[in-house]
Amino acid sequence: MGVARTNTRDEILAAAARRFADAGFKGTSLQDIADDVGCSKATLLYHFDSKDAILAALIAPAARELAALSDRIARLDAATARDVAIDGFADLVVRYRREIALIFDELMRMFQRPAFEGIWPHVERLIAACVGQSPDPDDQMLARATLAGLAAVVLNRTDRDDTALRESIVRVARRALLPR
Amino acid sequence: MGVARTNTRDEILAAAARRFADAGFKGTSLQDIADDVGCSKATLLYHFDSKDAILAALIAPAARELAALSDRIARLDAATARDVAIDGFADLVVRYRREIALIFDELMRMFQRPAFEGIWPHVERLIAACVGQSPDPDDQMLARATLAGLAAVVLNRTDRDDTALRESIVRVARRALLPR
DNA sequence: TCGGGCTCTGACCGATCGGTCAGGCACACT
DNA sequence: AGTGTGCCTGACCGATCGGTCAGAGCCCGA
Repeated sequence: MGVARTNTRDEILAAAARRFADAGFKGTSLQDIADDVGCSKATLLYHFDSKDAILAALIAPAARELAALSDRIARLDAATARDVAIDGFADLVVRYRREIALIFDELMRMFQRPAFEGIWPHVERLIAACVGQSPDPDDQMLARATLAGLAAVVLNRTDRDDTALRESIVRVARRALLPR
Repeated sequence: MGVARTNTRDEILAAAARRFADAGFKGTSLQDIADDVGCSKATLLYHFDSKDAILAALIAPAARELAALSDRIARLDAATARDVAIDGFADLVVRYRREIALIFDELMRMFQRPAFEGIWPHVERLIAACVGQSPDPDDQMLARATLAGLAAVVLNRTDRDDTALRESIVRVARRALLPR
């Protein structure tokens, strides 16, 4: 029928952003998005090559800005580059947290599976202990980020010597967490 | 037929661990595991209530130890608790990194989707800039962990004031990353 | 008025997956 | 020999999903 819909493409992206935020990428079917838009599933695939193409369009602005930041950094000396990297990182992370949430979504959903029931409180206790008794919200954020980051970093390690790896984690964690 | 298989249950868990490590939890079907064991899919569901139950059995030891660490910490004063928390965390993370990888698997797989093609090099450049030119491997680990952790932490924030959030991220990142 | 192209659609396809069920085999006990 | 029980299986089910396709309605330019 081709009803007068001026910018179906943008409506699809808006609906996809909503649905992905609610149920994640894998948890959202093309039919879900189509229902939100008020069109058929086939219409989505007329405007986009695939479900992945919708995702790509959604994160494209964030990816562009990240690339721009990366290029800017490449032309600076080490000291300046570090400052620009930190500022730019903070800026991107805050402005594009919806897009980043898309990436982390499946991770969060994993924790909600029955198999992981009841482990969150223990993790929280671990974090609280690392913060000590500081009321400073920055300390809170630092502790959460450090533990989460270290857990993620270890995955890419293929160290032969577990003891050495363990000790380096302790060193890094203490450096980040202990007051000076 | 019930062939003389003494410990099918353990064989299932071993096969599941292998498959999950290769293809992740979602990426592994019950049939995949059954093929590895050399039995039928129905046999898996005779020994375990569901696919989730297999996952639960796999992470049970890690969950138990985390709970034990959490309980131990709860009975200590703040200063000691922090030390024990860091040591215990490092120990758990190293010994159970396979189980942790299970949780992070879908996250890593997200980055391999075509939609994210080409963004890794930029992320790496960002990390490298944050490390500066230090050859210390601890600094490398710290930078990776800090950026990954901060990106994850921001997701649970619902701050009204984006500018303030941005500034606190910069403060925390600088505190963790800048040499003193 | 005619025709071509843009937009949109319902019907359909092939594949995957977790889970169920009735029944078969072998062994141990009586 | 008969019986029960633990272990295992093939066949099957219902549901989901991404993607394809032929065609229909509509607008616009010639």
